[in-house]
Amino acid sequence: MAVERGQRDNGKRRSPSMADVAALAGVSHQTVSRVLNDSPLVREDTRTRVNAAIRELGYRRNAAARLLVTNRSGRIGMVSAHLALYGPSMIAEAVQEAGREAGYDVAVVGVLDLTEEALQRAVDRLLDQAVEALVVAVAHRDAHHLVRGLSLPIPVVLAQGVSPGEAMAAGIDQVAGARLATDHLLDLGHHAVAHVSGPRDWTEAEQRREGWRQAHEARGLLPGPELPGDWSAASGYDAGQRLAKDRDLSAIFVANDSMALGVLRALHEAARAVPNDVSVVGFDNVPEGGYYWPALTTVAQDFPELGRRAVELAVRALGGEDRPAAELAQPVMLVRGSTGKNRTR
Amino acid sequence: MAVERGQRDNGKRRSPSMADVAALAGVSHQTVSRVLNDSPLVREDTRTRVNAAIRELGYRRNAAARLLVTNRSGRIGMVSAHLALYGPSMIAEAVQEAGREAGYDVAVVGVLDLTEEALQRAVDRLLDQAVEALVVAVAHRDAHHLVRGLSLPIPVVLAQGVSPGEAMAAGIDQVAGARLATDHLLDLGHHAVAHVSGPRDWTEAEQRREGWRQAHEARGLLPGPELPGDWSAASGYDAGQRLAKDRDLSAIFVANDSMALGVLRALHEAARAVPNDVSVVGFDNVPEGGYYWPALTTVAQDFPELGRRAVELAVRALGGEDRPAAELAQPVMLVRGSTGKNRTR
DNA sequence: GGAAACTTGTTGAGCGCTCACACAACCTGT
DNA sequence: ACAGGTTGTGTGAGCGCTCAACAAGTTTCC
Repeated sequence: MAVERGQRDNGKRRSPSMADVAALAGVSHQTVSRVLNDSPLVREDTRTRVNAAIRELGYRRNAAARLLVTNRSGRIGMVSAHLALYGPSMIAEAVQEAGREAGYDVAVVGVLDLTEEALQRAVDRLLDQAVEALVVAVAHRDAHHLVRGLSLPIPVVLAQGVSPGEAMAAGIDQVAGARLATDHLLDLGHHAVAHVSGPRDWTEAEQRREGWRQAHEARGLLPGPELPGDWSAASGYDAGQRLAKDRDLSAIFVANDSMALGVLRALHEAARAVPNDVSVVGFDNVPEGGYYWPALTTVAQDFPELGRRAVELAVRALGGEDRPAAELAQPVMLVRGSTGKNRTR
Repeated sequence: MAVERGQRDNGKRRSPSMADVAALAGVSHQTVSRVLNDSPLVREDTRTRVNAAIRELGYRRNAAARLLVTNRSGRIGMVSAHLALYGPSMIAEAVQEAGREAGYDVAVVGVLDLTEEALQRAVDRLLDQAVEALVVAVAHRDAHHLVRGLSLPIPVVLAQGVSPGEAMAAGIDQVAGARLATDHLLDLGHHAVAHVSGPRDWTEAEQRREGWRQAHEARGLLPGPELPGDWSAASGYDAGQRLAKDRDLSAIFVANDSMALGVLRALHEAARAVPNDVSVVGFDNVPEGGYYWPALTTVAQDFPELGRRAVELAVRALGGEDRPAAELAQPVMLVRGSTGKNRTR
């Protein structure tokens, strides 16, 4: 009965409107609106009657009409890149969850290549969805300038590859994380740590590299060799094969867990035992890391917290605050089987 | 200049409307609308003038107003569960990409628990976004009935855990994939294959289990032991530890790659060599699988194809076709180092 | 007992767009 | 020369909602 009315009606299968509900409940459309918006200015039995009518008709408020007049969509847009990678996908999910908790819908749009126009297209799609604020989680070096240069009419929060103290930016301290990892290895007596890095044009890769460099510098040590990767296990494997040839090498800090898996594999094939001959540390703490052989020592990031801070910044900016800032979240070390004392001599 | 106008104006910072563009171009709002909708009924120089005005004002069409009258959002909704897992996340991305290619926006909403109300909430959120069709990629056993029982006013396409011949459903033939994997092992001379399965309430887990069973039955063989897992590497590890104790066991089909990693690890710890003592096959073809030790033999699914078929079904239903159907996509075997001939005697 | 409150309701305008239609200008063909 | 296209443009209604303004009905207080 209820459903049928909305669907058939007089052959027009128009879905019921507020007027229909009002008619059925014997009130005006405005009263229905008040019930829907939880206004206190409605008598209890009127409210009950209206709610009954709503249920009977299977009425659902037309969001477009509401948006048209209120101009508030309750939606936050998110631009993301490389959603197939662990970090970015975790961030996307975290922001979505944090948004929901704060009462916002989060619409995610992924960009494939990081040209200015691709970014512009993604932003356009989100603006068409009337998002009230934007969270941009793109760690590419150029993304910062590109985004800041867009001069959008809504608040924009950066959520990846940000620097300490930056306004309208939430992030996890990558430099600190990399120092944690490198210090862990140096503390174990290794004299130099090699580094398998991420792509040079990713801010986060650059920051992890910087942390690795700083850790050596702070102790007056010279960093070990650096090999570039592309986040994939395959690139880690390639790097690992080359590093395996250096018999002096006893410690490697790899910029993410996938590449670390490749390194482990290459070392294994080269009969270099981990951790006895070589210690390896990854970054990310993927769920599988504990079951690599040996279990991977790594750096864990608090993505949910990052999501919450990003959304909080957006909400604060929406509330009129001028360019609010947040502190970077701190990663933590997770020591497992792939690291041990230096035994090279 | 252009941007400033839209932002400041006369203190109201209202964004420019069609009327503003029309006034500036010296035409009626309807002509602007025609230009925007690529109507051929506009003289070339008028069109140019209007476009110039649009650019100058930084005008952007209000999607809500348009939606309000057209009642067509150009948006497809997608309900997804367990987006942290490889398969589901690949499907989500594939549907999104296929949707974009077909000219639709895809809005994804994840559900955490698979209660009827959680599903209802997710669907409600999507309906509020005025989606024209729904793609439901939830492999839970009950999801089918739940979704079919919702009686929604828009087409609903199932995209996971579907059966051959089912209408409004796209999928990858899980039974066939599991038979492929099991047959591969039986062909190598193993007399029985053990199975580490996914959760019993996941349709796909059940289907992979069924394929494994069928492969044995077709040869008149008795299947090996079955141990339940939960898709995680940890559960695979537990199962692997138990399976390692059975010295007669020479082949294991694991329902996904993550669990297979855990199995490999457990076998390794128990000094059971892979593939010499035991062969292992996974399912999914995660990018890291080639770098496990040994490289994991697995079954690969064509997710982009699945996405395309799901969207195609939705579009066909939207075009008036009554409950269109599509064939299941076929997975393919990927033989790597973790499987070899039976050498138990 | 009546003005001043509060409570509950109604009415009407208008958000920015598209659609159906009216109309004007300009071509044909007879 | 005039009916009958074709082409380009304008007019007005209305999608479903919220917001402002206002009209009753009900209570309160001196």
